Amino acid sequence: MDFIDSLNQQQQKAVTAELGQVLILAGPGSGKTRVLTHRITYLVQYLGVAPYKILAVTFTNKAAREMKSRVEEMVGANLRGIWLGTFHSTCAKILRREASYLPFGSNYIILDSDDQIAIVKNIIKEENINDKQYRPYNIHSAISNAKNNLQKPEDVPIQTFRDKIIQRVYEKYQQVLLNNNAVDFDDLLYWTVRLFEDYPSVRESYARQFEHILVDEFQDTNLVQYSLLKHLSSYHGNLFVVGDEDQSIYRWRGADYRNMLRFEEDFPKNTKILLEDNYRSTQLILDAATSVIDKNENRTPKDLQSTRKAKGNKIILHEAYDDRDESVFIVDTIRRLINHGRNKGSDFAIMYRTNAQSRLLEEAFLKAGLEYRLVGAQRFYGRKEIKDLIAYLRLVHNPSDELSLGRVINVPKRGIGAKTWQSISISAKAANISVGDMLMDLGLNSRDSQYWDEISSRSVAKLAYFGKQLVNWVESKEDLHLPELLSMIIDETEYELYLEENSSTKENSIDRLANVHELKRLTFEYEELGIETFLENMALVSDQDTLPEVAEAPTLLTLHAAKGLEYPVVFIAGLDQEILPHSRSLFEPEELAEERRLFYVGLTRAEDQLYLTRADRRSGYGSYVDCEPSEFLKDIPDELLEFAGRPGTTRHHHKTATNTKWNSYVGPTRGASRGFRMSKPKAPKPRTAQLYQPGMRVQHASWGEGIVMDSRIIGNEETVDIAFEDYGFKKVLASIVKLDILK
DNA sequence: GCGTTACATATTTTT
DNA sequence: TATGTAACGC
Repeated sequence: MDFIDSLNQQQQKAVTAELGQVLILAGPGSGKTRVLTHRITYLVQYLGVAPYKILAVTFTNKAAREMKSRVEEMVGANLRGIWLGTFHSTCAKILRREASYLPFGSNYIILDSDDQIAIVKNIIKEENINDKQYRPYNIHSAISNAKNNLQKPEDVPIQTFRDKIIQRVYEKYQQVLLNNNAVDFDDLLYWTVRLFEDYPSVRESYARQFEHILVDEFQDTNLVQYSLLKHLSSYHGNLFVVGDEDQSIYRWRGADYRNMLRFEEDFPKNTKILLEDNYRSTQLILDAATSVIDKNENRTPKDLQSTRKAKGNKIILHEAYDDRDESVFIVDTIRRLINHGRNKGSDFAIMYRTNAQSRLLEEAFLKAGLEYRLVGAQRFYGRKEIKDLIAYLRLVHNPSDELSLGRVINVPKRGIGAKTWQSISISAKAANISVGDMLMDLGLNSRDSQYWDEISSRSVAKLAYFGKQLVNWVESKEDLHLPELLSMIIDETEYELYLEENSSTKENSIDRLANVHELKRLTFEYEELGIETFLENMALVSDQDTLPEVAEAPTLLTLHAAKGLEYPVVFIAGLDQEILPHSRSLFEPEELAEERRLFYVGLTRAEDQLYLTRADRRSGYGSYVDCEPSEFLKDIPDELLEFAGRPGTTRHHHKTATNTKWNSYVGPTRGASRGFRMSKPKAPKPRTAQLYQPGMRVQHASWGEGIVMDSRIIGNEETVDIAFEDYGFKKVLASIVKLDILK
């Protein structure tokens, strides 16, 4: 078994552990992904297990893809048939197959969180519930909690009036979803468990199939996921889970790290293996991380040992006047290190608690003329234009999808307003058909339609026109590939024109057009897979999943998104009370503990160098708010820290009297003399003449017309990003590709 | 049905 | 700041 030679003893023990229940407690950087991939390889290659008998669950789709390709590399064969994905995608697959047992069809749609909240909001309105007192967001999360605890509406324990409201809304909410052949994220898991519990024979068939089940990030499973695993492993009982209670950061989503304890109780014969060797960070970083996490209770203390020889550089702490300065400091430092040739752009990551913090950082990067890549933030799939177009595709895929129809029936504006919508909804209900079907009947038969006169609205003709379009798309979908279908819809609705006319600024409109082009480009990847797979992936694939690994550029991301990643140099920004820990976590010890874990996750992402930054004041809603240092900073021993001061100023004295350690940083420090310059960011490098500007229309001999999305000089070459109308996105060098600029 | 306006309000993380 | 929404007038 030479493929495990490169592993340490504990890792080898994990990979070759006996069948049955195995729990791997894996500290950060201890190579748990390697253990998982090697374990699968071990199963396939040495135990001869057929791939389709293996189910491996990861936290993101990206992790699943990577794992698959790594194992395939090791095995030297294709792993056709292996079930490798997230809990959600695995369940989605099962539900599509077994839809005949369920109260929805196999072509169900998956709602995103905006849709979910919107539905709750509607119900609250319809039911005349006070939306100030019962905020849609909160009610929704209560419903989500209920589902994560496997409660039906009638199972919701009623203690307060609020519970009653929740129950009522939950019930209605579920009706709306089922009426629309829709499920939400929680439903994917919830219905799968229901399926297994209500139909033992179905459970049996899956349990028999999955001889081996492996789970990554086990500490972030919730109750539904846990019972899912129990059901799925109920026949063979081979359950191999990997996790670290200290890295559990999804409590708010129902995750419960105590599943790790539960696992040991439920499977007393389990094998437990601890991985403590850390291959990632310097010992100094690990010491700091340990002293932070040790403050949490109810955990197994761990002794993280670095395999690296050098103890490592101290953690550099910087306090800025305000959040703008903080960003400038970070970008300046990065630029300095790159200029020194010490690091390349992709060595850096900047992590923060909330997405909103990325804005000032982005500005600082732009000013400095440095590239960066941003994970998440304004989600691509959450953008209005993307959601509109996906709603069109959903509608064509299933004309009875009323939620999607409602979304697009008047986008772009076609004179069908709320009144008309109400009117056709009522008629459809009376006729016992879906609104989409009625619409199409109007489209097909015009005045001869039996429904024509029924609809008491002046806009029947408009409805009929749209119905006709819909009929046409539905008929065409058989003959067209997905990209063609999408283009057809965009053309016939004049969607791009609508975007141009309805965007606040020119830039904004270019941005949104670029999104549309990006969506078009994406559909090309689904020419073969088809519309169904496309729609499912649109709902379940996260932004991290699709983030191109391009560019030698620093990465900006939230601490949550950083889980599982590592970088040579890590900045954690916003180490202020009410930011990290977040203000909403301060009253609940469990939540505060989770904030601490979040910080711990961030700290342990760093390989060589850590920077922590904070600011005395931050811009809130329009005005500045004073900030105090994060309480977590106190827990890092002085000797591991070095203070990067503000040249030319006296340090601000914090009023936090209890924070004695903190005050010990006051005064001149070595950090300050190390040449940190707080200079104003220089203007972007003067550029050699740039031929192309964003927004220009260009023509290429074979690719046809396109619009310039971006253009920049790299080295001496002008690189141009162009979205071609029919060929999607292309990156070209201006000097090589011949382009004509159209007026 | 739609555009304009004033006014309130403030979601942390993401499958 | 920035975003949504209720109300109004055309």
